[in-house]
This record gives sequence, C-alpha cells and structure tokens, in this order.
Amino acid sequence: MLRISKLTDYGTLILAHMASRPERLHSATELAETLGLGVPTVSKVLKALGRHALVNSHRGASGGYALARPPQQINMAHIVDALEEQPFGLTECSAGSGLCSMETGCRIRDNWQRINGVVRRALQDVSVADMIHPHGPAAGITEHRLHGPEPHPGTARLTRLDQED
Amino acid sequence: MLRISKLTDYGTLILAHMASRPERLHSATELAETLGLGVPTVSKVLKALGRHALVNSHRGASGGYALARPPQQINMAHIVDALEEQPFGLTECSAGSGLCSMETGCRIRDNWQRINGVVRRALQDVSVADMIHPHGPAAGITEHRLHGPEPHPGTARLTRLDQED
DNA sequence: ACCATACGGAACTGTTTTAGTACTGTTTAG
DNA sequence: CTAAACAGTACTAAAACAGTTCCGTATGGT
Repeated sequence: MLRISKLTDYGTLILAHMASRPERLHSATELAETLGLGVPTVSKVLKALGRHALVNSHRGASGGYALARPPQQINMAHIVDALEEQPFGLTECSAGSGLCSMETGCRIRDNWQRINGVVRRALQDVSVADMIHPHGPAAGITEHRLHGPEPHPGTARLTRLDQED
Repeated sequence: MLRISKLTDYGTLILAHMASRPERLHSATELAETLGLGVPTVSKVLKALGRHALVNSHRGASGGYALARPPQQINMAHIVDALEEQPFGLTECSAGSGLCSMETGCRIRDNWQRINGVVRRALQDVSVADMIHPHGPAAGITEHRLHGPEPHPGTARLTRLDQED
C-alpha cells in the first residue's frame, strides 16, 4: 500500500527528537514518554537503529542512546533501510519469477527500477536535520515540478496531495 | 513496507499487455492465460480499473475489456490510485493523532508531504506506453537529481539502488 | 428465443505481515 | 552489590492482502 511502516515512522520521530539535543544521552524511557509511545516499541526501534549504526548505545545505569553522526548525515533512506525488513523497492519486480516476461519483453522492470531510483533519491534528499529545521535544504526537492503554491504549514492536508489530471 | 500491492503490480502488467494491442478487446480469460495469473484475480483487477475509467468493459459473448484512453494518457499514479485501497501517501502522517507534535513542532509532517509529492510525480511521469516502449519519455524522470552517470538499462540492478555515502 | 460467454458485485476465507508484549540476560554507575 | 538501562529472543493479537466463490446481469451468436 505504498506506505512506510509505523516503526519507520516512529524512527523518524525518535531521531528527530534526539537531533534536537544531539549532545545529550536519551534513554528509551525518556523518548517513549516524550513522544507518547510504548517503551518496548521505542526500544525495538532504537535497537534496529543501533544495528545500522545510526545511533550509539551506552549501557548501564544512566545510559541511553545518542546519534552516531550529526543529524545532517542521517537521511530518510537510512531510516527506511534500518527499519523496513525487506530491501528497498516498490515492486518485488513484477511477480518474482518470469511469469510476466513472456510477451511484453518486460521493459516493465526497468521502468520500475527507474521509479524506485527517484523515490529513493527523494528520501535521501531529506535529512533528520531538515526534519526539525523550518525547511532549508529539503526545499530543493519541491522545485522539481510543483505547480500549485506551497500549502500553509498549518493546513490540514493530511495524506492526499493535489492531484492533477 | 514501501511496496505497491501485488494487485497494483498485476494492474501494470495487464494494462501494459492491453496497450500492446490497444484496438483489440481483451477478455479476462485471455489476459489471465497470457500473463499466467488466475482468472478471478485478473477479473478483480479489471473491475477496479473499470471503476476508475482506465478500461471500458463490453459485456456479453465475445465481450472483454479495452483501454479507455490511449496508453500515453494512463500513468502509474492512475493505476496506484485505482488499485490501492488507501489514499496515496507514505505516512498516515506520523501517527495520526497529535501524539508527535508536542515537542518538535512537527515540521515532520510537512517534510513527509514534500517527499510524497516527489514520489507521486515520479509515478505520474511514467505512462503505460512508456512501460512497453524501450524507454522514451520516461527517461526524463531520472534527470531530476541524478549525480552519478546513468546506469545501463540492461544492468541487473534489481531492487537495491546505488547507495551513496 | 435460447444459451453460452463474459462482465458486475458482494462476501468470505486463509495467509502473511505488522505491531506490540513478555521474559530473560548483560552491562555499568554509584 | 544493586538498581538502571540496554540486548536478544520468542510469542501473541490484530490488521491487511490475496485470492476465491457465488450469484446476478448483459449480450452476441445460433
């Protein structure tokens, strides 16, 4: 359904929060309370992020987690890779086996990969730092083909974007 | 997990096949056999496509389906909209309720919407006609921000794209 | 007029994925 | 030594998907 999983969503929240105080150590408990999530859930996410070297963990009393790199160097693609089980890609390539490639010669796969590339790049272009700052560098990605005027930040345009044709 | 559903995948296959003979009428049975899918499944997909005016149906003996418009005017976003239940968007906006917006001021949502826009545009830029033709107009979508040189079209780079940094 | 063919729609079922929990172990500051 | 906090594994419940079945309706050919 073309959605990121909730865990990935939480991951962005968690990292964004940590990025607001990059120097401090954040315990899973603290993050859970601040973000209104369950401690085990937060813990699970942090572990996965740790395995992918996005955060460092410090065990023991008064331990916690810290960003492993400056927030500018962590982007959405990193988070997705860390938290989504399956490897990145919109399709499993049109049915896995060679079922499809009979007649169309399956140019389709090439085209899906091209789309994947664009999507991935969109994710790479937004860093955790961008997520908490107004919208600096990330603004670059909107200029590609946006037609309408920029929606007001407070506007409740939740999921559905403007839809041409 | 950032995948399109199988039904959507089938939809692209079906429409691509139909686009290879836009003038003919294609029955669900014929399409199923050609593509190696189950008839009921193909039927389900075609029904959804019909509801969204991507195909026209002709009932009765020797009936079938035909593209409702030239294949250049049907793009991936159309197919996704027709076949995915939930409205387009990578996030349900960072946990639905206002759980997140406490501390970060939730710039996050804005940024997700920006990413959504890029993704959607990538889908809109590829038509069914592009899917079966070598790769003409679709090539345009790669130029947005490609840094490296274009990968060779035939390269078997299945799901994981090049990963900088 | 009849009937075989083919689409239309709703509902149902089994499977897979996901989210969240529980439990047990390990590390370390005080 | 002990309490706080991370690490890992396994499990359970719920939701989403995929695919199927059944019955209804339309239509072209005989």
